[in-house]
Amino acid sequence: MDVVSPELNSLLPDEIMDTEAIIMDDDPPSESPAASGQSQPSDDSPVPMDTDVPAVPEIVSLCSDAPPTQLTQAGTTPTGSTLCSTTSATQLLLTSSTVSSSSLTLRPATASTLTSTTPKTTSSLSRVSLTSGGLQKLSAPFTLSANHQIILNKVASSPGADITRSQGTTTTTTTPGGQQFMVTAIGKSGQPIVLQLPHTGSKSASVQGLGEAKANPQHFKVVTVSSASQVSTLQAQQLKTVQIAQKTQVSSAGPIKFVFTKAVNNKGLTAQTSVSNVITGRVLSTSSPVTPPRTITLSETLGSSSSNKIAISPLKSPSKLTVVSVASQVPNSPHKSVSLPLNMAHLGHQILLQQSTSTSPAKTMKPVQTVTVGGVGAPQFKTIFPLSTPSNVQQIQVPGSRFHYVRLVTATTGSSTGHAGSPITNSSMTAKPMVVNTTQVRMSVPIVPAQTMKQVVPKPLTSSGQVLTTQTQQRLIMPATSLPQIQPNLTNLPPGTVLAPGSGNMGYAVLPAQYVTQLQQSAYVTLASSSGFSTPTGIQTQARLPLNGLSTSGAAFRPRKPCNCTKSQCLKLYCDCFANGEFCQSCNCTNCFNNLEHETDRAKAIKACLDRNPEAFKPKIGKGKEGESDRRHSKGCNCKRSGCLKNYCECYEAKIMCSSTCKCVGCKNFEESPERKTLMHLADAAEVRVQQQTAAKTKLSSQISDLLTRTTPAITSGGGRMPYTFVTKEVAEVTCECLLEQAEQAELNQQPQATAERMILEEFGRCLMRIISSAGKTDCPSINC
DNA sequence: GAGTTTGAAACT
DNA sequence: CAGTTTCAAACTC
Repeated sequence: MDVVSPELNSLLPDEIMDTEAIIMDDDPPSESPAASGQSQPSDDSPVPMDTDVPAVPEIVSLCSDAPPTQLTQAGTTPTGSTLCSTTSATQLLLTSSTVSSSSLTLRPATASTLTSTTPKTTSSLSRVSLTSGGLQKLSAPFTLSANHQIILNKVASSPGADITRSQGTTTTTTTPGGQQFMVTAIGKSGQPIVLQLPHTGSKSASVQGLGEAKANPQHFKVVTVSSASQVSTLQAQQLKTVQIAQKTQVSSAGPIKFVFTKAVNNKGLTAQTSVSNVITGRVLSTSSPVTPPRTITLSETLGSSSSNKIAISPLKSPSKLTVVSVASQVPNSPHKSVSLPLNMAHLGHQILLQQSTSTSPAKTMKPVQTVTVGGVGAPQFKTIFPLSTPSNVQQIQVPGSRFHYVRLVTATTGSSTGHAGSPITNSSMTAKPMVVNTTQVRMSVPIVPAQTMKQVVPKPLTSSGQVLTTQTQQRLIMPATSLPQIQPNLTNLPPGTVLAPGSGNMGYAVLPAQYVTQLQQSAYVTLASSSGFSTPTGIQTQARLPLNGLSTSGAAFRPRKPCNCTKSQCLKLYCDCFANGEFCQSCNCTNCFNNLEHETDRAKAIKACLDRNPEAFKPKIGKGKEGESDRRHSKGCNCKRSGCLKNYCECYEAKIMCSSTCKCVGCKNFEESPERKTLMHLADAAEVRVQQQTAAKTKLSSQISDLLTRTTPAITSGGGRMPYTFVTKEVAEVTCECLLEQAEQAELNQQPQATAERMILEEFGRCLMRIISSAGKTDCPSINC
């Protein structure tokens, strides 16, 4: 599988999210309701809403042809990848199940119920039939506007029961041409969604074309507006377009291009924003001004069942991104699509992607892939994991959080009760929202009902059912054990926490991003685990942690110091690895239990820590409202002897000032402290020196490398030889004879030693010059004294 | 590298 | 919640 290299990955612009997980739905329209029903969480499922999402006017559009004012890169991107882009506080869930008519499911993240409230600027020209089988009912059908838009105006809902009901709300719209739109609202409330149809003549014609143009690229445009009154405010310069060109392997379904046009939150953008082309998993960055509408284009070739590449770029924070391959799916997988919506708050973004192939007689859907993009604060490490895995993998990321509660893993094997497909009536399995609260990011993680979830059975990999290929040839399979005791503390989601407890076969292991990173660094990680924390004996874990120990790009992002724990078994917060939610790896610890081999003990330890302090795994250094300058220790330090000017002090170590929350004695870690300033100056000077040394080393290394590069072919080929290559043994001997001759001359003339040395050196210089001058000649140098 | 210091975490 | 102990990192020599 091709993956985006870390180098290219680093070039990913903020605004780009790319994934190939989007696959056109080729299911017949009649089957769509069923499919959407699968992805529809039950009414009992509380809505994982985080209402802190800022109400940023946003426009997301899928259109066939980018407006002239848009910087469209459609067509320039080869197939093989899909790119999505969202702006802050936008959560877009794309679900596409493959049908012959290439229907597309869009799930804008919103918590509100979709209604037919039409903005003033649009006029209802036609109604789109609504098929909501198995879905949350909509208050009204979509409205096709005059400008080829399907307006899905969502009603702002209270954070109460409405949100709960609206969670996962999915609307399926069938156009006259048989095209289906399935829109699920799982995100911000009060945000209408406009499905903008291509501007191809009459509206009906364009709608019809959507269903008919199977052999031609099809374009959809979906526009979401933050409020019902915002449609008229859509301005060209506010549009950000992401165009997704997609080809299906189904002959009847031609390439379909999606153009996501989205309003840009000017406040959250810098003067320059980046737009990337994703070319077969490779991302090339370009830049464009913010004010003009931005079009991000990517193409996806669904015909290839071997590799689906995902590239995602967050909108805002300079987040790092991991692009991993999506394992191909098995056509005959009997599982239907299920969406597992996740919500991100605070500028977080999320895209849930589902896909299936049309070749499967039954609806086959990849497990939900969740991509969370964005966030605030420090650079984030974004990870996208393959979906096709024997264990149902969910990924949750918390931008800005010390812990990236990354993965939900479902157990599909093991000795736990129940089997996939068997109904689960245990109420404990009912979907519940998990709100992750950190000082920087709040995240809601809804767990769809187990009955639904278990329909998302990962498809085996084409190559191996036990491994997943990730960015750097690591293979990862996540454990799926349950830990019921921890669920009450889901707001803290400790590393390794296992979600979705109960007797069901679906467990959700929440692991920190660091863990994922660690596993990514592993050359080979194979793990099979059964669910049931209560039955530890049932846990079958096989983990082969890194064989080579070599770090990858992930390690480069955040180097980790190995711990040296001896007595804590690395299962207490004394251990930095454990405290950071990491498994010990390449540490110097003894009797370490902070690994997969001791998953049970580790889970217990996590629970114990959370019992003592529910915020034990939260970042200690919170982010202030006005940026890093306001970072402060959540608890404050208690230093007594260090003056808070040594790394003993957690504040000083974090390079922040002590605050009123500190209980330190004799604190010198305040703004005006002369001692602190002195230390800072020294530290800065030391840092400068280090940087200079590093730069010098780098330069020297580069020069050496360059020299070798230039000289090696010369030596081997014989052409363009460097001067020193002429210093053969004979030349050296002749040179030495010349030097000796000078020495003898000086001795014969009874010259002083200094004069003799000078004569020798001068002769040596002449020899060198002759050697150098001879280098430019084809003949061998002739050195004569 | 060994020993000491330090303060957070854990414990009572 | 306060005092004590444990622990591992930071620091010193």
